[in-house]
Amino acid sequence: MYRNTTCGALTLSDEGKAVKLCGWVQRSRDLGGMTFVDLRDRYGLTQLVFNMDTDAALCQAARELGREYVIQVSGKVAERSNKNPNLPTGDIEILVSELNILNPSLTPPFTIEDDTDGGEEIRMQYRYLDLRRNMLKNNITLRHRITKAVRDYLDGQGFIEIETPVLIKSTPEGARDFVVPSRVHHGEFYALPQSPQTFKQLLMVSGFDKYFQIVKCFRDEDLRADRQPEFTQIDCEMSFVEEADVLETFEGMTKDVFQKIAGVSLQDFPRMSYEEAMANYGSDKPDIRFGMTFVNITDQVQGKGFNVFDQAAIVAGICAEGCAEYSRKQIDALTDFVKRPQIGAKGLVYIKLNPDGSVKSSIDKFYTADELKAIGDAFQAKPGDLLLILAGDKEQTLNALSELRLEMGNRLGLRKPDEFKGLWVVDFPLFAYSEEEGRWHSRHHPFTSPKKSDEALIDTDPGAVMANAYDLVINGNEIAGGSIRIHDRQVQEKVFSCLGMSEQEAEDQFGFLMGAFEYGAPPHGGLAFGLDRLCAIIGGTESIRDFIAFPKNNAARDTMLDSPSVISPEQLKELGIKTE
RNA sequence: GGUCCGGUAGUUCAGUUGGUUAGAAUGCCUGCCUGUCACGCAGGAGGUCGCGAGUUCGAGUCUCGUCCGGACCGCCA
Repeated sequence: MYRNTTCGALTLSDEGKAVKLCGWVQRSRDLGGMTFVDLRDRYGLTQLVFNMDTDAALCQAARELGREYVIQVSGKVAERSNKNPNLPTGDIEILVSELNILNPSLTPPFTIEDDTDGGEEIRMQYRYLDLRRNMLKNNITLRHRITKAVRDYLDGQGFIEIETPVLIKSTPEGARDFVVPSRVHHGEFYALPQSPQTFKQLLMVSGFDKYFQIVKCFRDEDLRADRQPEFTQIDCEMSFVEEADVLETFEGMTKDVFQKIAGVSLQDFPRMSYEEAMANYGSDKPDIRFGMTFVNITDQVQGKGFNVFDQAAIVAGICAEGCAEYSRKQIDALTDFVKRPQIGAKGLVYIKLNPDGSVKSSIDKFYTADELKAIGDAFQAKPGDLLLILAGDKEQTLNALSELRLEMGNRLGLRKPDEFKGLWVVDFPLFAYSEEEGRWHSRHHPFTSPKKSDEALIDTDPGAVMANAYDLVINGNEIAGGSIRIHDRQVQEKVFSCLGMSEQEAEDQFGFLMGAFEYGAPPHGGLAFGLDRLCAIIGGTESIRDFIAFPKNNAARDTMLDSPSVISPEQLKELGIKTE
């Protein structure tokens, strides 16, 4: 037996017990006559004591232990004369009688401490060492608890988890596929699933009316802090449901997980149309922890001789409460912020409503004080408030204003990390037009059903068709998205046709699905959660990499494995990719 | 495909206007130390300044290229 307890378990009530412990040497303190060693495992830290008077040879052996040595000790639990209140096991220590080095360790390239001295790069390269640190250990444990809570909840609701294939077929719609060459069929390729979408719909046709799967998905697109080429979805589908049924089920699941894992009671999630979200927040995933909603003042300000406003498709702004005191420097910083190439606004107009009732703005030349105050009234602003106004092309201006709103939310501390607000964004348009490709795209995916009343518009006015689609947004992050699906062959054909697919292409790509619709497909719908993002939100971090044991870097590389890598000419030949 | 930031000791960083032998902290090694818990004290070792060109009497510092890492835009049905 290697051990009979762990480094997090022992307290004063165990005093006198003979114990065997295993773990890693966190640190040792050699005081000459005696040596202390902090022993670490997954469960905590326990202090070991060695004394020259008791056993000189053993104490000498303890002195020679290096950081991260794996050791086994036998000894007796004793009360400390000097207790450490910062440690759960701080009241006791182990009087060691036997020390066994199970495996020595090289000096690690960075310290295995909460406040490590290692940077991102070196820690990624030695991810197995970084995972020993409390932060990552706790994050990975949190992820386990979240998936456990999800499985328990869905199981309790009658869902069953079903695995679907990983080697599937490439399709032109959507993100780029990762492909896998076939050895048996030279020149042919499998694709890794971007999601199990079509399989879960087929499972509905099969009668598994409540399905879920915690499943890896793959998209060969560029990465971000919140995007990995392989990521995990909580993929869910239900039969005989309408939109409201799906929202209710998964709002329940989300609340349950937050309650169990974080002890947070979420309020009911409001439902906001896509149109409303765009008009008031300039985003389809607004952070509703704070207000500062947009006010459109286009009609009010045009025709007064200010060219920037007169020529703009939209003039809109936000009201930053109590910010009239902002200095020139602070306003300049905000102007620089919106003028960054990624945001691309041409400039920023401000109106200060001073506490004494006077008004100061960057457009004093064009507007009288009364006109400026009237603009303030449109914002329902009070003396002491600051109005920040952008003008220009509609889409870009709303987007820039959205970024500015979030920036002001950050600056004013309105995006509180311990506050969580869920929101359903609903009534998305079914299609979006791509100028670049000159064709319509599915905004969600091509299996999303149109609103019943809009079906006829698919042929005549695709842009006006509304979808039975919905996103779950928490604190400005898209956490889940889904839709009520098409279960009728004719409707599905119309959608494919609108997307520019010929009948033949549609049949080749998705004939299996449309065929299944003809054998009694039930009405169905569902959604998929981004598990990595959900973990990051509950864990209170921006980067999902902190919740993935072995993530890829932002160039899609694994720096520890050094993958992707070249493969041998023999392998290539066998796969029929290179013949010489 | 694009924009921005970074690369100097094992690690995290500093390095002035281009100018003598490139510094600090921490880690590591050695010695001393019997109640430490970021132990303390004394000493020591440790550098291809990412790589390659160029400018210059002289480059860690300036220019160009390149590689690597990070953030973002495009992209992500």
